[in-house]
This record gives sequence, structure tokens and C-alpha cells, in this order.
Amino acid sequence: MNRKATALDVAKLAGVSRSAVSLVLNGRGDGNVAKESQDRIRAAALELNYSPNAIALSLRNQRSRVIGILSDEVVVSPFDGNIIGGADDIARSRGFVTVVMDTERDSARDAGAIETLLDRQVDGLMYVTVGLKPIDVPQGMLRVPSVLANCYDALPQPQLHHVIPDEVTGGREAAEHLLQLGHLDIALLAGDEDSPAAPLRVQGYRDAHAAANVPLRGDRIFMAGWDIDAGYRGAMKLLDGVSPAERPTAIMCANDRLAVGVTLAAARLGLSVPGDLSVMGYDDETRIADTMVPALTTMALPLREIGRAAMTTLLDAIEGTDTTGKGTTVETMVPCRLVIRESTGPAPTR
Amino acid sequence: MNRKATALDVAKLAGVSRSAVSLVLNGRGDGNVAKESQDRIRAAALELNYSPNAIALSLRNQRSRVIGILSDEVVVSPFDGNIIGGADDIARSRGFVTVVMDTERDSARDAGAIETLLDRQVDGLMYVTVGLKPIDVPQGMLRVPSVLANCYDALPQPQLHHVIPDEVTGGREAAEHLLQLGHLDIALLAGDEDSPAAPLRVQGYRDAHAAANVPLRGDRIFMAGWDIDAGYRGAMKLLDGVSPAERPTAIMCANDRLAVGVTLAAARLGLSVPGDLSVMGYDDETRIADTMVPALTTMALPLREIGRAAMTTLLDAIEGTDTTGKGTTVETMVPCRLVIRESTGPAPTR
DNA sequence: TTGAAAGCGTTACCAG
DNA sequence: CTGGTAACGCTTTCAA
Repeated sequence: MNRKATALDVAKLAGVSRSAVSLVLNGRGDGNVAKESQDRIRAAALELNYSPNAIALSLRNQRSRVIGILSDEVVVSPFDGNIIGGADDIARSRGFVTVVMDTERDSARDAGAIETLLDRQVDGLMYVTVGLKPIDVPQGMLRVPSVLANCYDALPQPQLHHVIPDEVTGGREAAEHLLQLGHLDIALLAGDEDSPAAPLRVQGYRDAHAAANVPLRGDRIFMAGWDIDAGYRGAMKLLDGVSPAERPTAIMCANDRLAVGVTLAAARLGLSVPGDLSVMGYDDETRIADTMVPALTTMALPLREIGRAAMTTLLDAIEGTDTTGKGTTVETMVPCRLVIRESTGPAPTR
Repeated sequence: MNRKATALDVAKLAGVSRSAVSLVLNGRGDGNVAKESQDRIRAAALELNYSPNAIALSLRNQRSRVIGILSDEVVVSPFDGNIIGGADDIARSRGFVTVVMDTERDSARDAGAIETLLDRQVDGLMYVTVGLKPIDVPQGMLRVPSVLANCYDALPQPQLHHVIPDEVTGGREAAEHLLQLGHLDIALLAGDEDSPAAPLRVQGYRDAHAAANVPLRGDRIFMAGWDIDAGYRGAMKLLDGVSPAERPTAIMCANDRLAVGVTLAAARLGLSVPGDLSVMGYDDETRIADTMVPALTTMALPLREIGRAAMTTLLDAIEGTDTTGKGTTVETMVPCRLVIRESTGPAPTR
């Protein structure tokens, strides 16, 4: 627990002044400090295991090379934090570090957390959410370069760049996959009204049907929630006691948990997946979609890419390297990725 | 993006000196500063929306009221981060803030992350892991008060306090629950050899059988991995084509995903849960155990409590309020909690 | 080529 | 009761 070495300690050990230490260690020694002194300084720094005090640095430079990430519940929720992982990848590769604060879904804590981060001189701010959603941008975020990941400004005149998945296309391509397999009666368990993602995925599903000229039965879309039991109940409603001719041949789910519920229901009803029924997930949740039996065909949310894109935009703004002119754009849409596994197959012949 | 107000700005506006501002705003105005000046100062601070610069404060005080949390993969993994949530609860209630860094399972990044945190004057450090495991404590952690949550020092002479779940008791009580329901043939899908938690849970399972005087078949324990498909395969091996008399009447799983796989297998085999087979999970994973059909009886990991206990220990050490003498203890064990839902029931009569 | 000094925003000490 | 000054650790400018 003893004190860390300071630049002064290094200077003393090397027998030079503090300024020399600073110059050398910051690569501006040549032409300012004698070669020999440089070596002594470097040796001393190494010996004392010296690294500059970041606090003093921040105070002096008025910047910290720290990016603050405010999460609604990415940390505490059971959903993976790959947005943060992707953001961190980029930040580290560009010499920044990220620190995360999580408000556990209590947006009343947003402003305070932002202030805390700002008081610590973060050079930029990122707001990240588990699911796509509109947020009230905390005032403080306008004081430094900021970006929104997986969420967007609820105001009509958004002031911050946001990076989100292209849910409509995702929904469309998911449905297209099923359509291409010959399914003509595809039910949709669509999640929940109050998630902005749900209606977008529904839209994509409708678009795919329209484009393929396949008529859409209005009673095939259920706003069913997001959990296993909701998928189970939805599937039971669709399948239990229904004659094969009346059954949908595929069920497209707005997330993977719903698909687990559907698969479970099918098993209880003696229906094989994908023989009798194709089941499609969404999100590609780690350790769910890939390990289900059968493994789930799903539409992967590009979480890592969202994080990377958002951080890239942010750092470009901070470092003024924004040559793409993207600074004027407000929205980046990242495509979802179809992952074909084993839970979907050709429509059964009737 | 304009500069924040400093104490000097406040002083000027109020027509006093910086020191007066500092005294008043830190509650030590009475007896030092004229009542009238105090009011002017407070008014000025409010008007300028002044809050002290945390960086300067840290530099000055040599402490930051920030706790650094280093996570192996709590943030990015699909496992919930309630340890961090619990830790944050306590920290905030005691006037600290937490910042999280995640190394994404790359322990080579540990030391660097710790240095980063240390350079930013964190007052304390917590290392937290997703699953129980031994770690190589990064040297830097010994320089400030530190604690381990859900992990422990791999060395024979541990130097840091750690807080972990009581897995043996958890395993025992899970098995006892099944035993009390009359099950005499309980199979165990035990996870994976290389997790320290697995053998502890197995030990508890054995202990329960010994205490209840129920003989244990050696071929009933499978080190099966941790995922849905592993549970599925394990259950198939145990149940498929096996006569009712030869079948285990309950399967205890080392986590909830395994239990999902088991339930799915049972469904495919036409076995009802819990009628024909009781299924027990472990962990109480949010949105899995509680939403399965049937909802999973499980042994809840006390993640939130672990986080709270670890942070309490840490802050007590930092603030010197450690009156419990716990500072001398190296280990805190937090009990798991049996959560009875619908997947377990009385053993079928034969 | 080197060292001294100023300043980043704060608080604590000590004269006045 | 008040206000000036030093110090926290660093970088940068300027003078020697």
C-alpha cells in the first residue's frame, strides 16, 4: 500500500529535473535532453515502475482519454454486453479507456451519473441500452461529444448521433428466409407493444409477405411478450388441437426466448422441429440460440458492431478526425445477420 | 460545451475569496465565515450551477471516492450482473461511485486495467467474476484496499478477503429438497470438471444422500457441461428407452440451462414434469428459471448479496469503520436460497 | 541542454 | 472572522 513513484522520484533517481523526465517519457526528448540522460531517465522510470498519475494529467491537460459509458441495464441484466465490448475494443485500440456506470433501469439516476462522469473529465459519453428504445437525453451529454448506442433521442429534433440495428430489414430477411423455404403460413410472435423494436420487426415481416405476394392472415400476429412462457402459450394457442391443415408451418419469434417456448410446446404436442414446424428466433442470444436442440435459426443483432460503430463515431468527433462527414449524419443503421441453424427447414408438404 | 464554473467563479460572483467558498460549501462555514457571506456564496454557487471538479478534488485529497470494479466478463457475458448491482447499491448509499472495466475473459488485460484504475486514484478495488473461480490476483490490487467477489486468490496464502456463495450447502439443500419429496433415485448433471463450483455442488449432493441414508448410484453423476444441449443429451441418456423402473425420478442440474435441456428432452419423450420426472435447476437465472414451463425449482445464487457483502467489507476497510473484526477474516460465505417453483414434485409411486 | 516557474481546481493551514 | 498561500503531480514555456 505504499505510494506510487512520481515523476519527481524518477528525476531524483536519474539525477535530472522533473521537466526532463516529462519530455523524455513523452517522446520529445530528442533535441532537448542529452542522449545519456534520456537513457538514465528511462532506466529509472522502469526501475520505479513509474507511470504518470492520470489524475494530475487530466487536471493539467483538461482531458482524460476516458470515455464514460452510461448503461440502462446492460451490466446487470441477463443480456449480453457486446455493445460495450465492441465499444471498448475500439476505444482501447485508439488509446482510450472506457468506464461503465449502470443505472439499473432507473432513469432518474441518469443525470447524476452523467454529472459524476463529467466531473471526472471524461472526454466523451456514450449512452447504451439493452433493447432499442427512445431516451430522454440527459442535459449533461451535450457538454461533451456524445453518442447513443441502441437507443435514440426521443425529441423531434435529435441532437446526438445514434447507432441502431436495422430492425425492419432484419424482420424482413427473417421472414424471407422462411418464405424461401416454401412456408406460406407463417405466424409471428411479435414481442410487446411497448418496445419500439417489435413493430419494426412486424413491419419487416409484412414487407416480406408483400414482396413475395403471399397473403397475410391478420390473426397470425401475436403481441405475446418476450419470455419463454409467452412463447409457449402463443404456440399452444396456434397449435394445440388444430388440424395440420389449419396449423402455421412456421413460427417466427421476435426473440430467442420465445422460440425456446415454442420449441418446448411443439415437443409436448409431439411435433418435430423443423419437420412439422419451423421455428425462427431473433437476437442470437449467446448460449441460447446456439445450444438449443435443435439449434435455433435466428436473426443476429449486431451488438458488437453497434458498439464499434458508435465508439468510432464518437472518437472521430473527439479527435477531429471526422473526415467522413458523418458528423452531419444523425443516424447509423447496422444490418442484422441471418444465422441459419437447424430449427428451420422446408415447409411440410400437405 | 462551455466550461464549467469553478470555485473561483463563485468567489468572484459572491465577492469573497476561494477559501471562503470552499469552507461554506463543505459545511464548515459557521464560525469561519460571516452569515451574510455564506448566503451570498450559496446563492452564487446555485446560480452558476457549481459543483466541485472531482479531478482536482482527487488530486488534492489523494482520494476519489471511486471504487474500481474489474470484471472478467460480467459485463459482456449473458449472465446477469447482479453482483455489480449489489456492490453499486452499497457504494452509492455510502457516497462512493463505482466504475467498471471488463477484460472480456482476457486475464492478460488484468494488470493493465488495474493500473489504469489505480492511476485514477480509485480508493479501492473489487475483482468480480461470472462464475466461482480462482484467480491470480493482479499485483496492483495489493496497493489499495481490495476485495474479491465470486472468486478467490489461487495462492495458498491468500492476501485478500473474498466473498463467495456456499456451494456445498447449496448442493446439499437442493438434493435435500428432492429427497424430502420422496425421490430415491436422483441423477445429477454436474456441469464441468474445470469449474470449481461443480465439484462443490456434487459434494453437497453426496452429503445430502449420506445424511438421509439414501444409497448413491455411482453412474448417476454426469459431468455434462453447462448448456442446453448438454442437458438434453444427458437426459436422453438417462431416460430414452429406459423402463420407468430404471429411470431416475428426478434430475438435479448444476444450472438452469441444463434444466431447460432436460425439460425439453422429457417433453420429446412424452414425460411430464414434474409428474413423471422432477427437474431441478441451479442459479435462478433471470428470465429463464422463472419463465420456464413449468417454472423451474432452483437454487438461487445470492449474487446481489455477494456484491453487497463484498462492497461492505471493502468500504469498511477503506473508511476504517471495520469494527466487526472481519478485517482479519479472509472468507465470507453467502448461503444460496432454495426457490421452489413447479418443476419438482413428489416422486411418482412405482 | 537544462532547470525554474506557472497553472490546472481544490482544500488546509496560517497569518492578519 | 478573513483572505492569501502552499500543495497534490503533471506538462509546458521561458530563461539561463
